[in-house]
Amino acid sequence: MNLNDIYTAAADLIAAKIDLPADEIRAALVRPPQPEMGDLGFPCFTLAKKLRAAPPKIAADLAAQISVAEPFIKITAVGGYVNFTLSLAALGEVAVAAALADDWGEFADNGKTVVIDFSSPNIAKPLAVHHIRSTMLGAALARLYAITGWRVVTINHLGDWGTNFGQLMVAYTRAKNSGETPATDLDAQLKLYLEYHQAAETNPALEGEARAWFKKLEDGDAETVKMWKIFVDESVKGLQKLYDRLNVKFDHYTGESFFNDKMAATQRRLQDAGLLVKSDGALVVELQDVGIDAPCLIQKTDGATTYATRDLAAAEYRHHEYNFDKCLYVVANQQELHFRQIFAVLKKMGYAWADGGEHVKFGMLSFAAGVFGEERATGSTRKGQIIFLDAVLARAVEKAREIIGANGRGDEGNAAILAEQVGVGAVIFSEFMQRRQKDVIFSWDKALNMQGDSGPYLQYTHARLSSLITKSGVVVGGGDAQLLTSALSRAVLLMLAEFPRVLLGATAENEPSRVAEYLLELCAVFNRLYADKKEHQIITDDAALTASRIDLVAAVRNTLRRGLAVLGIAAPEKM
RNA sequence: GCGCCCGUAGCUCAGCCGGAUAGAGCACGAGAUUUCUAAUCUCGGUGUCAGAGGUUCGAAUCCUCUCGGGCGCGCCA
Repeated sequence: MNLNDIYTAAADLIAAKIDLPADEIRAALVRPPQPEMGDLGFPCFTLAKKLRAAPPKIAADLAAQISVAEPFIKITAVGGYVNFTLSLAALGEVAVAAALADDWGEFADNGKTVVIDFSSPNIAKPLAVHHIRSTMLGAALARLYAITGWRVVTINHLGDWGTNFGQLMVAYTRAKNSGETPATDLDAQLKLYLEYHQAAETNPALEGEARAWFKKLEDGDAETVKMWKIFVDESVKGLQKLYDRLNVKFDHYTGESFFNDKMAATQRRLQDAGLLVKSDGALVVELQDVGIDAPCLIQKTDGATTYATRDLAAAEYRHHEYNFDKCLYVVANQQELHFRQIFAVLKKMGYAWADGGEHVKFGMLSFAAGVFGEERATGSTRKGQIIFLDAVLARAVEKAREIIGANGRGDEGNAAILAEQVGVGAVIFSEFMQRRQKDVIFSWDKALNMQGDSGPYLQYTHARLSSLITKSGVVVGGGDAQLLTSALSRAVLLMLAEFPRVLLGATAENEPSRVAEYLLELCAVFNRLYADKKEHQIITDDAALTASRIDLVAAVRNTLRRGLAVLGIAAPEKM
């Protein structure tokens, strides 16, 4: 039994008494604002006209007619609502038992596949703070879909093709010509990139050189391709180090270059479908008939392909290869038009599966006043307004270490590991502090926050509960939820029962921040209970009571651990 | 000009497929530790829910318009 079954049970009870479909009643059920009112409520207002009676009267009549039985122990009318109160036995089953078993009975394999394209940075530059958005959002979505029964394929669509490689080669050969043997790792690539831009400012001829290098690459010149490959491999190696710290994994690193040999066929199919139209010497697909004014550019006047062509080829490839039901693109708001165009063109090509394409867009990141000068800054790399992600992690880890030192609780051997978990956890959590569509203003205070609503707050609660369980010496699973009679325990039980619904909702909306929000609330409710030592001392002389309370603690702990895992945040046992 | 996103407490944000008195964190002030981790907990809020209309028994939530902010609208990806 889970919470959904309970909703259904309540709806069925009402459906038996009035002429309304049970699923309609079920959808109307709400949570009463006050716990004393009950756990579930059915509003009777819509029935007023039909039954020609006042809602409170309807509610009272209904409540009187329905006989109370498990899973409910009380059904009462409050104003225009019929409210249901759950039995502790039922709550114990849907909340504690499910969490202890780590199985809410709702996440069976659904036989569907979702492809998630996220992070997708350009090579030759380390990840900057703004990359945290797509990266953590995508990684959390991958875990959410996996938990809720999907087969998940994660893809890093690296920006590994373009004139920026030419720029790299210009700087590389210049360094070589002056007698150096330049390194090629990711940090070295950044240095080369910066050197190029510095040199290009006074020497515009370098731009032509860069283009020439890229042309050589496109033409397949063996030496150039070899160098390109080295830069790509080194970039991926460098990126991977950071991904590992963030608990991010990709099934495939099929970047832009991967589709070079696949675009001609795509363009041919567009041609065969009669979709290509000449416009100012370029080839486009007109989309006005489907409500998009801007045409989709397929081929430039110089005959070169565009990123739209590449994304079309990639979509075809992904569908062919993975037969997805959904294909998510975790990419910033700016690309909204682009993806609408891509999906529309795919549709015109006759692909019904194009409906599975979804742009999971998110707001822009800018910098709070004070990060770069007095004004708010957009983060122009050219103006030197860039903060690398590993620099943020480094500061967070350092701050965590200071706090661990000050608390004097960290056990010596693990202090470094703990600082890493907490520091990184704080940074990751800051990404989930708002709905993804909101623009984010980066500030060091927010990114490094370890108090109040924060990753470390959740980790701290988890650690406290873990050591409580250990300290109790009780074997988890031997309690009886019916002994958890206080209002606070009940609030915790209800929160626990919500967990699977939260995961499902977060997945349906592609909104991992829902999980973060839920975990904060779960901890807030539990910590209130925990702090009330007079009434809720966990470890007591009463063995049965202690066992029951430890079960509750373990249920919260397991739920927290699971939720943190979804977000990619470590759950330390001690801190 | 057209399109998308955002506008809720001093700040950062939840609540938005309509429901019972609009909620958190931060900041600020006061308090809690002889007993399970104080990265914690408790108490302290007179908010034009940007504004105006509309739909509804009921609107922060849905519709229309206006204002403000961000982003985008073919040869960069």
